[in-house]
Amino acid sequence: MKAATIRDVAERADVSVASVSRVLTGAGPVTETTRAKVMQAVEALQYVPHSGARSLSTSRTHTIGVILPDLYGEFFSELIRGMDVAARALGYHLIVSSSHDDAEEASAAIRSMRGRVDGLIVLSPHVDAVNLASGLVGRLPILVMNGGMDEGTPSIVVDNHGGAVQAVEHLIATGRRRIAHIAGPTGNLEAESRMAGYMEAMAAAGLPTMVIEGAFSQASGQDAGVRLAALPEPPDAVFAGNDNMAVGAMLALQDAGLVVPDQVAIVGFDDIPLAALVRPGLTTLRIKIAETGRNALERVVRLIRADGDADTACEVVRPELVVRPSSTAERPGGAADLIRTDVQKPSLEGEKL
Amino acid sequence: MKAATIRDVAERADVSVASVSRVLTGAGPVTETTRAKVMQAVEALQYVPHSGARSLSTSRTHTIGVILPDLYGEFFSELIRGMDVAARALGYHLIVSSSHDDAEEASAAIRSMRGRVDGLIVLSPHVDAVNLASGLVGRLPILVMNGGMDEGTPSIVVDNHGGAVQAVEHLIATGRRRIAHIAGPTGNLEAESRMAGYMEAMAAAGLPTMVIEGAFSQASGQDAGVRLAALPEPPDAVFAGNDNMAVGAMLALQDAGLVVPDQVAIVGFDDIPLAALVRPGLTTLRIKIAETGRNALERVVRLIRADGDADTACEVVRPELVVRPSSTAERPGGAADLIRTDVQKPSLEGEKL
DNA sequence: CTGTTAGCGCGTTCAA
DNA sequence: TTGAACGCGCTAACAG
Repeated sequence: MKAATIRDVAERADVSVASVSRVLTGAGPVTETTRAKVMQAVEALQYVPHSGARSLSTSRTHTIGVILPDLYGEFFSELIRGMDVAARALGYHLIVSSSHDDAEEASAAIRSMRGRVDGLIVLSPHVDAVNLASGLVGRLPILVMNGGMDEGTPSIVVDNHGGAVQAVEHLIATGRRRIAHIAGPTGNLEAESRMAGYMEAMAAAGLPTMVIEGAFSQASGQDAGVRLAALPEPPDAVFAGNDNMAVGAMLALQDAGLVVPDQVAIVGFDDIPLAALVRPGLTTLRIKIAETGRNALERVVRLIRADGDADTACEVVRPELVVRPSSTAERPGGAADLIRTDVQKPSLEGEKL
Repeated sequence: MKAATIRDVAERADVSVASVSRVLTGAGPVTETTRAKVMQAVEALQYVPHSGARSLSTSRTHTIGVILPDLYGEFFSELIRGMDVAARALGYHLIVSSSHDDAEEASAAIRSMRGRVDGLIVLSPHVDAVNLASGLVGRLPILVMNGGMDEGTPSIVVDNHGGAVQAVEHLIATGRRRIAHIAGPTGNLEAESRMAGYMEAMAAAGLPTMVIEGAFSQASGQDAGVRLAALPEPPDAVFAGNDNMAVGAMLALQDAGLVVPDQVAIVGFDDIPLAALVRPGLTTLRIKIAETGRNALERVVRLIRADGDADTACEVVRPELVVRPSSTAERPGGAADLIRTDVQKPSLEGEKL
């Protein structure tokens, strides 16, 4: 009981396969009589075109591949949601491939996409993978979103540096001085840009830096929070490299008895849905995640359709500071506290836990 | 600059396409000399097999399609994550298709999968879609997870009824009496089973029921919470049809000044990661979501490989009660309160807001 | 061990 | 307007 092919339909309708194809694709001239015969046969056989075969002959799969580093957390699921919505609207399918630990694995994943997709959206932070990809895959439209400014490659990047500066300046403006940073994993370009922004803003304000390395995960944020709370003199503010870690850190700090935001303010990055749900609500830098995903997908599709027109633009997404209760209370105590926080212990300079 | 084909490789290596194929697929006997020549040509041309063409010839795509109703919320993203992990391990790709509002759209999505996937996992709650699918798609292995007990169709269902009973019994055991239920959307089988479990458990305890219909979304939970808090005599416990709604309701109740769990206990369903992160932590019925996803994927793959062996089993996942602070505090006041709650106002019987 | 050939299922010329 | 034939890129029989 195999599925019917176009040939079966043609036989049953007593026409050629070409006519069947013409009817189904809508292209080419067809008599109303043949159309009717074909449609009837299609109904009777419950025929559905084999998209794989169709792809081979048209060399269009109507599928976009998405290469992700991971699937944990709301950031990526929101992003995929945005892409999925856009894909549906444009008649495209989405094939996701995630959890590529190293560059080699990622590039293998990219290679395995050949003949399966019309275009690629790459978020894998392994820059090498991208280079490999653009070389290995022959002329496959690629949109990069891994934070690296690949000149000449269509890409979307977040202004991580600028966002981080905004975060720190906001904290300083509300009276915080001992501002710690929970960084994303080393080697991750986004994480590094955010940390750089933090370092510069702190330096510009003449404040000492305090950095703990995390892994962009909630658990790592929690770990960092525990360690920060255990310090002889805990920070009065924490800027985390993303919302996931911010939430983890917030829980740890609260569990340690610190009151947020009175004793310690917290700022995250991304504005995942969860940020508005935790208590207190998390101040963060909003990236319209789903919208960015939608935009990315639409752009690859445009890339595919242009088929040559060089879109080598590097679109920049500027995060917007969203202030929520996790950072709103002014530093209590006023002068006294300011004095104390102004006494910068040199030992904290560039402290790396 | 088109991508190299197997023919290009064959020419350059001065062998036949068959030999190239043999080297690349690992099947068939090949001389070390030929292998070397082929590999060298492959390197030189940066050749990557066209998986679409390969699929057509082997009639295996190594891709599983996943039909979802939606992509919102952590439940589905966790599920997909579990599937993705399993897919990677088994050498499969995942193609997701979501947001199918009606049965027709869903079945269209299923049809569009023909020739694109080797098997399907269907979570669309539109039962019709499944029937259509099994009819329309010729012999495509399908695993159903939409809550309907399709006899003869391989499926995985959650014991929603039993879970709901557990939830209610837990609340009663900890002294709650005025237990409201925020139900999922009408027509959703899972939602209806959970509500039925609630109704029965309440009836068995001789308690009045109070049901508000939600939509499985956080926002709908929040709405429900607002309305419950506004009642002249708010419930002392809320059992929500899923964690999303539970979290929404909890926020609304808290914002209304009610203390959780002292004044009102809350229990959800699913145990999404967020459940452990809200404060107080949410008591819920744990479904190991990612693991279930992994299981589902492994089962479709087994279905594909068996290729005939009838696996028509209906696997049942039994949710496990996870007690967290949102329901732990015993009903305060003891006897006095019990008396008050025992005065069941008949007007509440089956109250539908 | 290797090369030739025939499909996989479909879209698409090119004659008729 | 229609149909026969070819090709998409690859694997799998079958000969050699």
